[in-house]
Amino acid sequence: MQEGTETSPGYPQVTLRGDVFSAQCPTRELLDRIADKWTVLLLTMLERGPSRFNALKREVDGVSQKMLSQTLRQLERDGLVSRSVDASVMPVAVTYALTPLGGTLVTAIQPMIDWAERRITAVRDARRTYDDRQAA
Amino acid sequence: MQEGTETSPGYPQVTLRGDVFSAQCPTRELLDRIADKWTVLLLTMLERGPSRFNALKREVDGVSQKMLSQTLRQLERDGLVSRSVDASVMPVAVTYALTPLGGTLVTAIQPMIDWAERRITAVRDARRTYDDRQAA
DNA sequence: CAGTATCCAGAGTGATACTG
DNA sequence: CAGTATCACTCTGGATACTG
Repeated sequence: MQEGTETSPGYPQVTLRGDVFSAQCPTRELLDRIADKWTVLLLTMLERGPSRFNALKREVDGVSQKMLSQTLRQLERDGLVSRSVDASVMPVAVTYALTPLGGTLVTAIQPMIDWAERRITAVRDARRTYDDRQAA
Repeated sequence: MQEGTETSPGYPQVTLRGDVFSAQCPTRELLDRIADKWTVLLLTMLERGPSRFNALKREVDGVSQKMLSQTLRQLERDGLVSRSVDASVMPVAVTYALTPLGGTLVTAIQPMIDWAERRITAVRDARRTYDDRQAA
C-alpha cells in the first residue's frame, strides 16, 4: 500500500489506495480477479437486469457450469453480486443481481468492453500486417 | 457479429461492432486477451513512457520472463505496443512503447485500475462479512 | 541485456452423473 | 431449476537453464 488517508486502524475508509504493480498488495489480487474473462462478461450481463443461473448459462455463451458457479460465488463473496432465493415456489428460484458496489465496477469496465467491440477491426488489420511481415 | 455498417466485404471500417457474449465472435477473443492480468499491467506501465524488457520485468512485480515476452509479442502483433531495436549499441537495446491504438486502450482500462485501487476496502469488508456468515 | 527452450504443477474446460 | 462432484484433458503460467 502507498500513502493514504487511513482513518482508523484495520477499517480504513474509501480513500486508501493500493498499488497494483506490487505483487503483495491486496489491490493486485483484486485486479487479477476483476480482469478476468468470466467476471467481466457476467457483470456486464447482470447490468441488463437480475438473472437466473441457467439463464446466465445460456446468455454468456461458452461458460461451463463449473466456472459459472465458481465465478458467481466469488462475486457474491466480494459483494459485487447478490444472491436471493425464493423458496416459496417449486423448484426453488435463485436470482442473481448486481449490488450497488457491483454497479460501480460495471461502469468502470464498460469502456473496456466498448473498446473491444469498436477496435476489433483495427486489431485485426494490425495482426494481418504483423503476420505478413513474419512470413516474408 | 451484430448488425453494423460494414462498408466493404472483408475489410470493414471502424464502425462494425461485435458481440462479446458470443463465443464465436472475434470480439470475444479480443476481450479474453485484454481482460488479462499481465496485459492490463503492462499497458498501464507503458503509459508512463517507453521502457525496456528488463525494466518492465522489474517494474511489473511478479511477471515471469515467459509471460512478459509472450504478452509483449501479442501486444506487438495486435498493434498496441511497438518494439524498436537499437543495434548501434552493445548489447542490443530494445525499447517498447505504447502505440496510438494502445493508448486508446489504456484510457479504456484506466477506470478499472482506479476502481480496484479505490474499492479494495469495500471488497475486503464484504469478504469478511461473507466469511463470518459462512462460519456461523 | 534480451530473450528462447524445456519441464512441470495447477487452473480451467467439458462431459457426465447425481442431489434437493 | 440450481446446483455439487468427479474424471480426463488441455493449456496456461511459473521456475529453471541456456544463448547471442
